[in-house]
Amino acid sequence: MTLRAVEKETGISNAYLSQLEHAKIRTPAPPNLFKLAELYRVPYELLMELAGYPLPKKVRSTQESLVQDAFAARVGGVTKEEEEALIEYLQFIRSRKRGR
Amino acid sequence: MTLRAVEKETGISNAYLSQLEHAKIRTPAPPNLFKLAELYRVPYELLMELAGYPLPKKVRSTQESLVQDAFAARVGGVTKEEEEALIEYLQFIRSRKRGR
DNA sequence: TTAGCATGCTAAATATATTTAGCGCTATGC
DNA sequence: GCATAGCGCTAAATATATTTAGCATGCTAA
Repeated sequence: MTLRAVEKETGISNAYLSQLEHAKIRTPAPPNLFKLAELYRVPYELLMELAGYPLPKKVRSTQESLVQDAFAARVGGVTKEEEEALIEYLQFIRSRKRGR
Repeated sequence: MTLRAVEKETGISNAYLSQLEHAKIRTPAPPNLFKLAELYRVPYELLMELAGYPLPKKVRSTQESLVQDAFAARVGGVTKEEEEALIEYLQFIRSRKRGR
């Protein structure tokens, strides 16, 4: 999605989104994290945790498990083998990007 | 507790706490809400909700039930009769304060 | 009575998130 | 080829949370 498309969906300015992508912003406000979480179908709690906000005890868990949850929510359960393959493919994609 | 005592416990400046008490601050940052929630033994989620932050679905509930939880967490379960008595006593305290 | 100290408070300074305005680039249609 | 529109990006402006500094009041001890 283009920055302006995300802007239209979330109401967050494209300038802000660009700074977000370049880590110019340390702790985005929770409402922004919420909108982006919904748009990208990533758990809101994960973004809150990554931003460094305290989480209610009821949803607290390790960051790893949250990342797994995020992944699982998008692609469903994954076997070890599938995971290996996915990582390999990821590396492929990245190397291709660098190589050009 | 005095403002400076809370400052010592939470690390939040007394000036800020004073402004908080007078509603000069609309949305305190989550870390501050967390520290105050712990100090006063009030559910962090309640403060987040009252501040207008989105809550993870897992802890979302009506504001009333959160208030009840907060109360229950401090005094334990309460019968109808006890509740009546408590409300009456609350009114007594308030009237006494006004009357002086 | 007065000195000292803790208290609540506020104005100003600071930090940082977020928006506005606008630049340079690329692609696409005429 | 050239105009146009959309793109990512950044500097500056704005908003607002938070801290610093310090003032005025009231209480307590000598």
